[in-house]
Amino acid sequence: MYKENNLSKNQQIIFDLINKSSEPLKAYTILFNVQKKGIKAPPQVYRALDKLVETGKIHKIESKNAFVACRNSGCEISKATAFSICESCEMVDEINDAKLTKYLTSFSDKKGTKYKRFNLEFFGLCKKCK
Amino acid sequence: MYKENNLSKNQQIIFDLINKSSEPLKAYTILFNVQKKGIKAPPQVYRALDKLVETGKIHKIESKNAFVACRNSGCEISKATAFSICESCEMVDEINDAKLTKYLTSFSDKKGTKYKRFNLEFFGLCKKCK
DNA sequence: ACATATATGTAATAATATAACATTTATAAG
DNA sequence: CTTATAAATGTTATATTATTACATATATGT
Repeated sequence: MYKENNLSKNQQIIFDLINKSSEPLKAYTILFNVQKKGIKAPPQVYRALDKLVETGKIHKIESKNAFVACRNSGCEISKATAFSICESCEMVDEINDAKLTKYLTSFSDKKGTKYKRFNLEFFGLCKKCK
Repeated sequence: MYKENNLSKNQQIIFDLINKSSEPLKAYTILFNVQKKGIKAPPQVYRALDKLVETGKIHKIESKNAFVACRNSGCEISKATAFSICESCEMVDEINDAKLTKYLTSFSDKKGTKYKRFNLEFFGLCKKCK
């Protein structure tokens, strides 16, 4: 018998919180929100976040030090991520565009090197803020 | 009369250090290295870094919280940045590829939104580490 | 039921970044 | 030149983000 749900207790609690959120959550915001569930210290949060990132359930928005749930069913272990970030309301949307992914994974630099893994962050105004 | 060199004293000291470095420098590494020049406290470093980023003289590598000098003479005020980052030796190279920039600045998401500003970080192995 | 890997709990601390406020220096306009 | 204004600096304190280290517990495979 094998597990259907491969998330541990803390991982599940933290994933649920991020997954319900409409905006990226920061580690200490997460901590404050899960203390009632018994997760009391930063390492517990960071370990769960690390694992969730590693398995592609969530992504880190590097420019904001914040985390969003993966909205792209295709990237179980995600190496190729793209996001649009509103400079006004801070909203973040994951971009799932096969052509873009293909273009970037097949991109080759001046030395002829190709890259399987990338992170792309677009900045602009979302529809609401325009 | 107008200034040839538009950098202030602290900005110049910090830019010179970053510009000479073969690898990305972190804010506190910079701080330790400029203390002998009279820059003693974090805010002095962060303010200079902010200004240098704003004017495109340096870029922040978001995934590393570190800074590199701009190697792209074209981006005085840089909004469209791309880097290759070696996962082994941590080396970072700025990518200056007109076609890539054009592709990304003309990219339009599912809602039809285009983005003038972006930051792209590629991860892989550099030639030395392969 | 044993070995091993994975996850948890906890305290302390390291690393990264900003707030607030006083002062000084540069720049532009009268 | 001198006055107003913006930009930069110096300094102390503190906020925010992240990791180390170590003890314990739970899950997984043989």
